[in-house]
Amino acid sequence: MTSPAAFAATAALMAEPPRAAMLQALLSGEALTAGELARVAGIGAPAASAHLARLVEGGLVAVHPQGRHRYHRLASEEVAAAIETLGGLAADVAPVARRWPHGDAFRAARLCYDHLAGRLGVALHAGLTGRGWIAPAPGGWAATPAGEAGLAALGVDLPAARRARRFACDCMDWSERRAHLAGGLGREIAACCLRRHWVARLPGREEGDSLARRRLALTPEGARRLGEALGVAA
Amino acid sequence: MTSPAAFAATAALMAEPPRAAMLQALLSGEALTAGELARVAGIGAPAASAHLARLVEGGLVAVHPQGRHRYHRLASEEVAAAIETLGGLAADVAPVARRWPHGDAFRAARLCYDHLAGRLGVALHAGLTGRGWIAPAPGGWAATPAGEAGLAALGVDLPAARRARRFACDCMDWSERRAHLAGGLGREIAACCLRRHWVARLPGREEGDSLARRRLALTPEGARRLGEALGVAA
DNA sequence: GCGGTGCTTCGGGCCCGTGCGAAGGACAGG
DNA sequence: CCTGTCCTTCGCACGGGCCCGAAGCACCGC
Repeated sequence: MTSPAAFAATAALMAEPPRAAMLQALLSGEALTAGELARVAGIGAPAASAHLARLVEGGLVAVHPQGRHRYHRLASEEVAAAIETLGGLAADVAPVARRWPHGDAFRAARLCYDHLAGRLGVALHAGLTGRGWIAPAPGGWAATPAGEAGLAALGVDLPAARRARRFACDCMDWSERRAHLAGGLGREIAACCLRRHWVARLPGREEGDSLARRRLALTPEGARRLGEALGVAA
Repeated sequence: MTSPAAFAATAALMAEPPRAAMLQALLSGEALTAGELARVAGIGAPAASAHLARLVEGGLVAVHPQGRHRYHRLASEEVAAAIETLGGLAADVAPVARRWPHGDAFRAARLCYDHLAGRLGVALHAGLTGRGWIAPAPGGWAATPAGEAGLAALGVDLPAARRARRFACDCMDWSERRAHLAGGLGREIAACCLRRHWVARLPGREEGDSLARRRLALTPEGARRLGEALGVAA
């Protein structure tokens, strides 16, 4: 926990509609250019540049210059978790009319930064813990021998997962009020599911819809494989 | 999830140091008067009144007038969870010098609004799920028959837990990066532990220390009982 | 090289929100 | 009642933050 001043400073970074729109767009896990983010936020390039500078300065966003583009991503999964949680709270307290129309499709399966969320993400978490594939460890979770074997058989890149700053930890799922899996393992499981077409990105309603790119759907093949391995129901 | 505008509006409620200090103080679960909160925030009564009005209007704080005092509490456990998560993020990104000096004692056991958090809260969550006392259910967790028996034997008031808006759901523990238990059950377990002196409130370093009242310690008796029943280690 | 594009920095105007002091209700106790 | 306390509303001034237009860099492709 921090001093009220530091807490307020971090909250202030999310407290302006343009910055909020940018952060929500970055929750898709994609790296977006300053120009794209300016368009998402509905402001001019100078204003967007200033906002992004503050987000980077505040440690919420990381920037990767590439030629004449500057790609921006969320700085960490902690940032993504905080945005998700705050978004869920805002959905609770906000008048109904101001809610996003994504509702149910969004609750079923979506990306949360770089890992799976929604009912699918929660079911995966329950399957991994219920079958003893992961076990409590300081600072999060560790893979058990059974888990290493099972995950490798699914095609999950465990060495890559281990290279992450954190192997596996929880992340609050705002729509289910339950934890789903984040960390290196969460990222590699999501990557594996996308690579093997067990989940597919849903085509988003275009333009200004900063959340559309996060929507996912479980494919029949994915339902079969994940159901067999981890008891995940469609 | 919500529109960027609603998201930003909620974040803005936390984005001023006085309001942040008030919210952090309310995270102890206590109901505080407007005057006490003004002192915590270090501002005058008029300013505090205006801030509290906005927090109430925004749905983050609930007010209970009693005589000439007005008692304020956090409006819900979702609010507490969002504050905790954001506080953890701020601790990550803030320069070390600005961190609160609570450190380790705070990580071992503390209150999060009305339920147990820290290593103790996470261990309880692991024990409840690991022994099959709670099982996944839509929107959170439900008690299994074994769990009902075990919890009743410990002295947890299950009927009271059921009367809550949500029986049991996860809440992110920022220090452990794992879920602990919130909802009616989380509240009643904490109440039971305090009532039976299995955990004790630690005397806080006084004054201006809005977090001190949240610190807890597991008593020897508590370590024995919770260890036997749920495998919670001291 | 030279234009075109992407992004940033500078300058200036504007609005919102904050803070205090003073005054005005509401409540408890003598 | 009338006093003291708690809290709120009002009025006003200050300051920080946001936004845009114009200009200045940096980089790619021809």
